[in-house]
Amino acid sequence: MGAKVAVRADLSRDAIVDRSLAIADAEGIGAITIRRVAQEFGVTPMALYWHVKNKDELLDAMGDRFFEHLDPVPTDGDWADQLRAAVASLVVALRRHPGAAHLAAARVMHCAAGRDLAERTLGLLRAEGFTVAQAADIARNAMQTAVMLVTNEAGAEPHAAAELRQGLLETKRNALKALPIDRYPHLVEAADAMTDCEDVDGYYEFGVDMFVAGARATLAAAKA
Amino acid sequence: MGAKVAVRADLSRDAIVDRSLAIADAEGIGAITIRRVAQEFGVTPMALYWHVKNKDELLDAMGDRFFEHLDPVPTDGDWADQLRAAVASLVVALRRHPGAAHLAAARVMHCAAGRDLAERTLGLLRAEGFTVAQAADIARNAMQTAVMLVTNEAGAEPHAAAELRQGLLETKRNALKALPIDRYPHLVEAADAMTDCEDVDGYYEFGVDMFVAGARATLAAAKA
DNA sequence: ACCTGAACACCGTTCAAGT
DNA sequence: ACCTGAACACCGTTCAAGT
Repeated sequence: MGAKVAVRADLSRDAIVDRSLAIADAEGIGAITIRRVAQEFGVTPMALYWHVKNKDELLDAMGDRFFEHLDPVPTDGDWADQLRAAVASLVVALRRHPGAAHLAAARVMHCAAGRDLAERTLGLLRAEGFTVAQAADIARNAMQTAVMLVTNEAGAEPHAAAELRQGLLETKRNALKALPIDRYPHLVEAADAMTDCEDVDGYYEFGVDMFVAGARATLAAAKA
Repeated sequence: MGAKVAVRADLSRDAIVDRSLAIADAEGIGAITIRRVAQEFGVTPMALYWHVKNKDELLDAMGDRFFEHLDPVPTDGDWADQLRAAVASLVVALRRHPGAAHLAAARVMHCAAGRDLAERTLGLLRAEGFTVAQAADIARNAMQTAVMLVTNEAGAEPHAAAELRQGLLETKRNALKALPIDRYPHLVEAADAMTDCEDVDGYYEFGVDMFVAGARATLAAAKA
């Protein structure tokens, strides 16, 4: 049914990036291939080279997309609230394309929205008394933590196709459950929780909160 | 000089994995190729298939290596100290092969040392009152945080060759320094800190401490 | 038991050529 | 301006064959 060789849609840089993001979400980043993307447009592989310089540039462009739809981060609340809001907005953006989320980290500083967010976050932290090195570490870790939370949402292999992921997780869960319970009581107990989070929003809230709590506690310790 | 086609060393599974780890560290994981590794042994690509099932299995075997040299984690101190020790020992192990560190995450549960560490960590957290879901989240994040700290040590592109990395970082730093200072004062200020941490041990200590502080503060908040 | 030769179906990319 | 055909140097992998 669904035409494998798609109806020849209009080819453009944006369309190519969109399609690539969709492929990455459905089948993992490993499925992104110049030839494969071209095929989806019913076009010859070399046609893509008119719109993107090469595959690396395509991957970069995919990473850039996340920062074009970055929600404005509210500026109210104390510094910790704002740090939380910053990470949370990154998480929201990255969750749009979990299969390509890791591409974002390399592109933050190349995107105006990314730079603005980084600048504000650094300002927040510096004003609170963190050293330059600490502020830089926290800002970079904030980005990486957001990526990590999204790509790792259910312990799924991030490069696998969406259809296979369910099966892989089940295998993983069963392996944990089959562990000798006298030696691994807690792993057996946590088998479900490690391979499937039934409260997705809670998972993200917990992850973001823990990151912010870490920053806050670190600051408090430094001041003491 | 240094023979590109190496003196034909004894081919074995262990030797193949060792070589591959060395290549990954020097040139990034992208340089790992069945044909390339074979070439280093002065052997035909198909020779490798006698020792490893395929490339995926080779990558898995590389990930397994980290858990074969995992320092025993001390059991003294309170739960937070032990959590810190667990993450720190992961960091030490991963730093041995930064170019392949990200392969470890998928292999924890397949290695006895990894399972033991996870089991103990879960036990630690459960005894303290964390829910199963929270303990599972923290344990998984602990692993991912260790990987993140190592692969992200200096903001370097993790897939680039070691020789190019220096240059890439300099380019990045210069780009930050060249930013309009009225709009991005903190990014300009932090340009050096974002692209080069001169105190490496401090970087890791800070990262691990912040993670543990986050867990501790989260627990305190839950109990309040 | 361990390795090779030849072959296959894939990649990314270039370049001249078409419209 | 935008796309194609043909070609090149790479991949991973299989399989029959060698020693």
